Amino acid sequence: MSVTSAAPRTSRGERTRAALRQAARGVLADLGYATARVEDVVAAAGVSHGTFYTYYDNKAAILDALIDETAADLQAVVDEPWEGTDGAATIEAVLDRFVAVFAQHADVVRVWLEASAHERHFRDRLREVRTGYVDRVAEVLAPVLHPTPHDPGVVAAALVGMVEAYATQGLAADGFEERTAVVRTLTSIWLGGLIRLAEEAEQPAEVGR
Amino acid sequence: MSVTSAAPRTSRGERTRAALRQAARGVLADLGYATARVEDVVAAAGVSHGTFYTYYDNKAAILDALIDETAADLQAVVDEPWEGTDGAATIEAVLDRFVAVFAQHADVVRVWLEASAHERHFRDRLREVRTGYVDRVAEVLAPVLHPTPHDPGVVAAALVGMVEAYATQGLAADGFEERTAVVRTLTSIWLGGLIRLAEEAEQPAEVGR
Amino acid sequence: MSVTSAAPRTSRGERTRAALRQAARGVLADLGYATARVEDVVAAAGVSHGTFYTYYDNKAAILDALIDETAADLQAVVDEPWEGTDGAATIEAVLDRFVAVFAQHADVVRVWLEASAHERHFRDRLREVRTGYVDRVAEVLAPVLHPTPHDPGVVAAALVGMVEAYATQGLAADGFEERTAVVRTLTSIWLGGLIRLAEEAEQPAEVGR
Amino acid sequence: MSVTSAAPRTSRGERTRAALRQAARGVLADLGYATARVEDVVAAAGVSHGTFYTYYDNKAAILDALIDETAADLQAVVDEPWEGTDGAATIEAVLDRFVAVFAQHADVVRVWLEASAHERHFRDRLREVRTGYVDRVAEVLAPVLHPTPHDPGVVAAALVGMVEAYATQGLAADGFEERTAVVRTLTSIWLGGLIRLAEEAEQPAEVGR
DNA sequence: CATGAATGAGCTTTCATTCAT
DNA sequence: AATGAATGAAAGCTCATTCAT
Repeated sequence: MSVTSAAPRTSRGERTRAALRQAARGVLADLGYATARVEDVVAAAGVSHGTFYTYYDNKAAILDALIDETAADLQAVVDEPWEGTDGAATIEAVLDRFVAVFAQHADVVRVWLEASAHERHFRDRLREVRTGYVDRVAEVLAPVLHPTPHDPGVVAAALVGMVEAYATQGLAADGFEERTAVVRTLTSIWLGGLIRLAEEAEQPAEVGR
Repeated sequence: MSVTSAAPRTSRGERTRAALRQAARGVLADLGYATARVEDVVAAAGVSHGTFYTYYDNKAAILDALIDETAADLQAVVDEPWEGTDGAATIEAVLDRFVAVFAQHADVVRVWLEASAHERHFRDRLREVRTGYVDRVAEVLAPVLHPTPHDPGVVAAALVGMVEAYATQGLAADGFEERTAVVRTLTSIWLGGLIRLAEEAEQPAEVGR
Repeated sequence: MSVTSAAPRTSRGERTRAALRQAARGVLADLGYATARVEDVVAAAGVSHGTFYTYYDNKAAILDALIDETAADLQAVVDEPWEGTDGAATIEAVLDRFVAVFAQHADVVRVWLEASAHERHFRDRLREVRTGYVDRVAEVLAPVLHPTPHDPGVVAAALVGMVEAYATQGLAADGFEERTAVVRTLTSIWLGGLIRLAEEAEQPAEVGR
Repeated sequence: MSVTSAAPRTSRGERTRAALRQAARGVLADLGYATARVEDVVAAAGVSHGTFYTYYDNKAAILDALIDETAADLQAVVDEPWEGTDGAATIEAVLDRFVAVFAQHADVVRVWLEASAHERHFRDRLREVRTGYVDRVAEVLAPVLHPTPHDPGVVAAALVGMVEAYATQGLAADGFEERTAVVRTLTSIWLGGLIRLAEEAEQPAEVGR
C-alpha cells in the first residue's frame, strides 16, 4: 500500500539498504536508541533523509533488522550439537562460540536491551530469544542436576546471565588472546559450579556423561 | 551528587517531594526513562506540572535522586565485613544481602541501565558504582585466586554479573522462599566455581581435565 | 491520558481556546482545509505553535469544533415549527432563516465540504447533518406530494440543494436587502415548483394545508 | 489549457497517457485531490513512478486534463439550441442532457470542487465554467422574467445549483430509470417555479398571496 | 520511453521547561 | 508553594519531483 520500505529491486537499492543498516549499527551503538535520530543514521550512511524511509518504516524497523541477524546467530550457537571429548571441553567449546557471537553483536544487544525498556515489541523479542537459548541450556544441564534440589532453569539463567553480563559490558570486545583467557575462566566457573551443584544430591553426578 | 532544586523548608514541601520521587519510581519503571514524561510523573503524584520543577531541576535530576538511594544501599552490602563461620556461609550471607538489595531496587536499576545507554552522566555513575562493588569483591577473592592464572577482576565481574543479570531480569522479585532457594543455587555456583579456579594453580595450562 | 486538548480550567485558557477557534475559522476559509497549516492558525491567533495542541488534538479537531456549532444552528432552523399565516409565508420564513444561517456559516460549510472529500469522518458528519434537515423538509412536504409520483426525498433534496448551492457559493453573503430579494425569488421557485408537482396528481393539492 | 508535457509520439505512449488519466480519475474520486498521491495513480495505472512525469508535469496537470473534458461537455449541453415542442418539453430535454452529463462527470466535478478550495487555478476555472452555463441559462430565461422583479442571474444560479447539488451528491449516479424520474421532478420544479415567477409581474410586491 | 532510487522541503506533533498568577 | 498556560526547539514522516540508468 505504502511506497515506503519495499524491498529494493536493484543492486543499487540493495547497496543503499545495506549502507543504512551498517550506519544504523554504528550510530545506535554510539548514541543509544532513544538519542539516535534518523538524521544521524542517514548522515552516517551518506544518503538523504527521505531515502531512509524508502527502506525502513522507522527507527524501530531498522533495529528490528539488526536484531534479526543477531537473534539468528545467537540461537544457532546453542542449537548446534554440544560436542566435545568430555564435559569440560564441551562446555568450553560452546562458551567460546557463545561469547564470540555475543561479542560480535554486543553493540546490537546493548541497544536492544535499552529499546526493550520502552517498546513492548523489543521486550517481547528479547524474552523470546533469551528464553530460546536459556531453555536449551537448561535442557542440556537437566540430567546433571537431576537428583539435586537445584532448578535447571535457575542454573541456566544464572550461568547464561554471567556470560551475557560479561559480553554486553564490553569486557570481551578486545582481541582473541584476551577472549580465550576469559572463556577459560568462565568455563572453570561453569564446571566448578556445576560439579558442586551436582554433589549436593546424595548421589554425586558427573558432568557430560 | 543529586541536582535538586532548593531543599523544601516545610513538611508539606517534604511530602510533595517524596510523592514525586515515589511516583517517578513507578512511572519510570513502567514506561522507561525515555518514554516517561514529566506529565506522567506529576499526574501519578497528584501535583501540578509546574510543581515538579520546584523540587527537581529536570527529569534527569529525579532519576539521579533515585539512584542515590540505590547506589548507597548496594555499596553498603559489599562494604560491610564479610563474616561467616566458613567460606560458604560467608558467601551465602553476602549474596543473600546483595540479591535482596538488588531485588528491592531492581526497578531503579533497570531504568538506570536504560538511561546509561544515552546519557553519559548515568553511564559514568553506573561504571563508578559497579566498579565500586566489583573491585571490593575482587579484593576479597584475590587471596583465593592468587597462585592461579585467573584475573580476580574477571572472576569478580563474572560472578557479580551473574547476580545482577538474575536480579535485574526480575527473577528474584517474588517471595522470600523462592529467593532463598535462588541464593542457595547462586552460592553453590560461586563456591564451586571458586574452588575449581583455586585448584587450577597446580595444573594451570589445561582446563577440564 | 494525554495532556493535550484538555478543557481549559481558567478564563485565560478559555480566551485562548476561543481565539484559536476564531482564527481557524478565518484561516481555513481563506486557505482551504488542505492548504491551511496549524502554523497559520496560531499565527492568526497570536499564540505559539505548541499552544494549539493544548486545546486541540490536530487540525481536524478544530474544524470539528467549528462544525459542531454550525450543525447545531442548521438543524435548529428546520426543527423549529414551520409556522406562518399560509403556505407561502411559512416557506418564506423558513427559507429566510435557513439562508441566513447558511450565509452566517458559509465559510465553515465550504471548508467542511472540502474536508469531506478526503476525510471519512467529515463525509459522515456531512451526510448525517444533511440527512437531518433534508429528511425534515421531506417530512413537511410529504402531505403535499402524497398523491403524486414525486418522491418527497428527491424534491426535498433538490429544493434544499438549491438553497445550499446558493448560500455556499457566497451569493447570499452580502447585506440584508439583497438576501431578502434572493429569499423572495427562492420562495417563489419553491412554491411554484411545489404547486406544479402537486397538480400532477389527479387531485391537485395545496401547499401548507 | 492543459499543462501537459510533450504529447506522446507513439501509440504506446498514447496508451500509457490514457491509462494514467483513467487511473487518476478513479484514484482522485476515491481519495480526493489532496489525499491522492502520484504513487497511487501510477500504481493504479500499472506504470512506474517516473513515467507519470513523462506525460504530466505535476498532479495539478492531470486533474486539469480531466477538467478539460468535463468542462467541454458541460458547456456543450447549454450551448446547443434549446429546442422542443413547448416550454416544458424544451426544459426537460435540456435538463435531461445536463443531468446526464453531470452524472457522467460527477466524480471529476467533486474533485474539482475540492481542489478549487485550495488552488486558485481551479477556483478560477470553476467560476469561469460555471459562469459560462449559468449565464447561458439566464439568457434563455430573461424574456420569461422580463417584467418581474426577479433577477435572471439569481434564478438561473438557483435552478442550476439545484441540478448541480443533485448531481454532485451522487443521487443521479444510478440507472436510467431513476434518472428519468428525477429529471421529471426537476423539470416540474423548474417549470412551476418559472411560471410562478412570471406571474409575479402583475403583483410583484407580495409573495405567496 | 520506462524505471525506480534519491532528494529535501515542508508539515505535524511532542514535551521539557519557563513563567505569570 | 502550587498551579496550569505558554513556549519553541526538535524530530518524525510524507510525498511531489528529479535524475541516473
